[in-house]
Amino acid sequence: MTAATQIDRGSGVPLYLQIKRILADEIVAVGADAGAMTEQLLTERFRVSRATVRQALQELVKDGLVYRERSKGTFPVQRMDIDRPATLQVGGLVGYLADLGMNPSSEVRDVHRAVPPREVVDALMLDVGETVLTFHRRVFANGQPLSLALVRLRSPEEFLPTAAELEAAGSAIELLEQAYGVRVARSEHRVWATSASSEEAAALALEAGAPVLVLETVMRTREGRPVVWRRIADHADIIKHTFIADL
Amino acid sequence: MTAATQIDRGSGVPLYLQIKRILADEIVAVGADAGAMTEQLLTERFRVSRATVRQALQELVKDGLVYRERSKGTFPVQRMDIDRPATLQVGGLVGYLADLGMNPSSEVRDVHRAVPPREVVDALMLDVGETVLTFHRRVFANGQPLSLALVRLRSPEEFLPTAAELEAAGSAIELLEQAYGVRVARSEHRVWATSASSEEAAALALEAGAPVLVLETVMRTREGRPVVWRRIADHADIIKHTFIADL
DNA sequence: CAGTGGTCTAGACCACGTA
DNA sequence: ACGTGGTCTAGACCACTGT
Repeated sequence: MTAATQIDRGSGVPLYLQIKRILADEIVAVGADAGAMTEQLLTERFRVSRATVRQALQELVKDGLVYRERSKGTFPVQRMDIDRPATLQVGGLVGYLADLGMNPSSEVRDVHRAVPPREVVDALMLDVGETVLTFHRRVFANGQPLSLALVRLRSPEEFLPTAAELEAAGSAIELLEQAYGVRVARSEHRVWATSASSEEAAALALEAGAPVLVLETVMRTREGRPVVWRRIADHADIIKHTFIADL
Repeated sequence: MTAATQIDRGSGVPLYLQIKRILADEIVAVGADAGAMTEQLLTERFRVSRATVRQALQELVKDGLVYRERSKGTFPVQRMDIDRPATLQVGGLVGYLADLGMNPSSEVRDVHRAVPPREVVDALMLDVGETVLTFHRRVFANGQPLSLALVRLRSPEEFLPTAAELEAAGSAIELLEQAYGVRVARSEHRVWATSASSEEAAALALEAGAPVLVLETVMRTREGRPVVWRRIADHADIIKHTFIADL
């Protein structure tokens, strides 16, 4: 299968997306065709208006594939990593470990609905007495426990999946999205190191006081409504989280 | 001083930025004026073309202040945190601690140029034998050491500031930007917990084996060229890093 | 049906960097 | 002087949502 090099005006796909796709393919395949990306050339090549070309280029800038310089031109970004690593995928740990051939498994426990502690009530802006879906999840690789998560999920009172359903879904957010159409658009993470509590130590097969990484996350819909509070304790040295920040 | 409510066509400031500013102020001040943000109304209010209004709204979406829904409208994002916290500012730790009244100070040592280890050579895509500016920085709050950073900065061979200059600048990247116009546009972070090495323990006044947070960062220009490799070891429990991810 | 945002066109003037 | 991207205008048609 070969990549398209022309746009199809009857396909229903927006022209700027087709152009973006074509240019993105050319950038990753051919590499730096510096100077071949001017708005002038692209309007002639694709026979579209300049605004459409600009919209396509703007998308490429947003995706970090090109940068633009006034009076100079549009140039591909030089990168060593062609396909980006695990950019903190939500609930993607199991799949990530599977890619590494580490034979991962997941264990969900203590699924119930409850009124959470004050800290979580504030973070999720819950009403008084409102319950959230609560459960623990442990992730194992090659039989060794790596990660212990405590999840608090704002959801309708009747939302109470079984542990088996949660394990199968790989991510409680996926279940919630399928059931109610709730989509996470933004997440805020706080991360620090600490000593394992006795509970965490037991769950991760560590000695009490051993180093663990704690990652506390609040996920929000695009409306800004917080829907998930999550606290993860990770085995030191083994689990590493990756973030990418555009400034 | 009151916020502007009209645009000034002679100010030289792009109209869409003026509109963005006005709308952003109104959103944070008044809050949810849902339904007052349609493109139709805004074109009439500011007497600009629809494309200009769209550009302003697009900026607000990018900044996470509003979201747009086809056939429905443009709505402000609900948020509890009006002004965002320290979103992992580069080198912003000292200023952040100062805001908290923690009497921070910074100590820079071992400033020299050297060929770094293989790992850093790869990350910064250095030429064979190319040297980088190398130094350690410790940050203290109320006299207590909180953070130990090892910085490797790709720079011209003649770039060799003094420790005093680096301390005054608060950030080596600022110095590099002032000297050579190099700007960081993107950074990749990997974070994990580990046990303090003897060197780290000594620098942070911890016992060997105590938990520390390690944050390894590569910063790049918008061209994609990596310019800084940095490894930070942070005192557990005290230092917390915040990341925000838009999906 | 009217109103919304999404897409697209064909122009225009400008500031800025390079030659 | 010329080409670049940045900004702006005044139209157009569309898909979709709600009434």
